[in-house]
Amino acid sequence: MADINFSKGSVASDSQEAASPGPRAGEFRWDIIELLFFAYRDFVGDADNELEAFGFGRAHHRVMHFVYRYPGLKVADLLDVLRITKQSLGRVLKQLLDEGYIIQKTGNNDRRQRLLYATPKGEALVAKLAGLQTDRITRALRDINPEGVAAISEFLRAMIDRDDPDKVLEAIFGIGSKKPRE
Amino acid sequence: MADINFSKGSVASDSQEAASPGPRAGEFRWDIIELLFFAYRDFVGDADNELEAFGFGRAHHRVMHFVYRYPGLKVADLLDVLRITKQSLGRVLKQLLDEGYIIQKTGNNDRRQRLLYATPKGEALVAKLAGLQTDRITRALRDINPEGVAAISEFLRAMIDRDDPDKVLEAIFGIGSKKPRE
DNA sequence: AATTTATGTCAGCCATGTTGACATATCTTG
DNA sequence: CAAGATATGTCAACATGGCTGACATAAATT
Repeated sequence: MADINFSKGSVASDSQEAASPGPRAGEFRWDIIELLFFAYRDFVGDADNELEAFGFGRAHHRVMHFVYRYPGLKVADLLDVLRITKQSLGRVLKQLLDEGYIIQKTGNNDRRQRLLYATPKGEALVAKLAGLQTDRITRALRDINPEGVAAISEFLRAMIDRDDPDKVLEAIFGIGSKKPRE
Repeated sequence: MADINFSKGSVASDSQEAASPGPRAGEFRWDIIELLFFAYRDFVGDADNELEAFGFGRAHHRVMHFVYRYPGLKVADLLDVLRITKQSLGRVLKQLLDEGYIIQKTGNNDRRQRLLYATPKGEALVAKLAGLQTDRITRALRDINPEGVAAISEFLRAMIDRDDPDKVLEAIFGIGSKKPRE
């Protein structure tokens, strides 16, 4: 039979309860925690498979995606969004530039800036990957009514940290505030 | 001003439309795609911060989580769930065993098997991390009604590949089928 | 003119994934 | 029982994509 024991109803995590500042016994959202794990795993898996054919990895996808979606994004913005170091970004960005998926344009106001744009080649890649992911999402939403879809969107938004949002998040959340320095 | 150009309504990805087998112009779920990215980033970020204090990484968390949740999980099951190689698993599993977060018991029926169990120390770690993530989830669900929560759960389930589910997914989806060989 | 900012780059380290080869113990089967 | 299959562990090498630290350049700001 199953050698998995599911009887974890009343969690036995009383052992070191002293160091447990948050939740009381038993009310963990194991369901959502695990669903998020598997859903995200398969969601990004769609793109991962395709990317192999291009010799790219997830890092390239993330860069391409946001450059395509927010044309003219500055390098600094991209660093905020991806939350990686410029050295890490530099590595993949260089490849995408060299291979003609992205082009840089010098900023008009500030000529130190390198504004990033997807080339047609880059757009095609993003569209292909977004197509796969959209297919999965569309399938998953098929039997869910508009109120349900709204709840899903609301939930995902509420899962995101709102303190110190980057430019892309400001766009997504439509934050008009956030001192427009520059 | 904003140097992000949002005018991506009518996507200009017509360039290499020949190689676009999937979706027609314009109907990508950019909203959900990006919300999933940011939501998951911040969701796992909770755990990542805590893990540093233990000298562990995400890989350790994933192993601990599933071992705790499904006591007596076999190594082979874990490999199915995590979809990594046994060498990768071996590295983190060895540390967790050495440091007393997990113990192994020899299988009763099959003495080749190593059944995995979280020790109290391991349970405490999992509980701490799950507490953080549960807090975030609870916050995000706060203003959503039961129908909405059901839709969210349904959506996440539908995002997961159902072909060839591993033991944990069988548990989650309550699949009674799947020939119980062994 | 001096300083700060935006970007790029070199060098090396770490975590975590991969493949391939092989060892051991144990179960299953002819 | 002997042979083969299975479950696990381990060694070695390599790839990806994070990281830190140091430093260079050009352009903006003060």
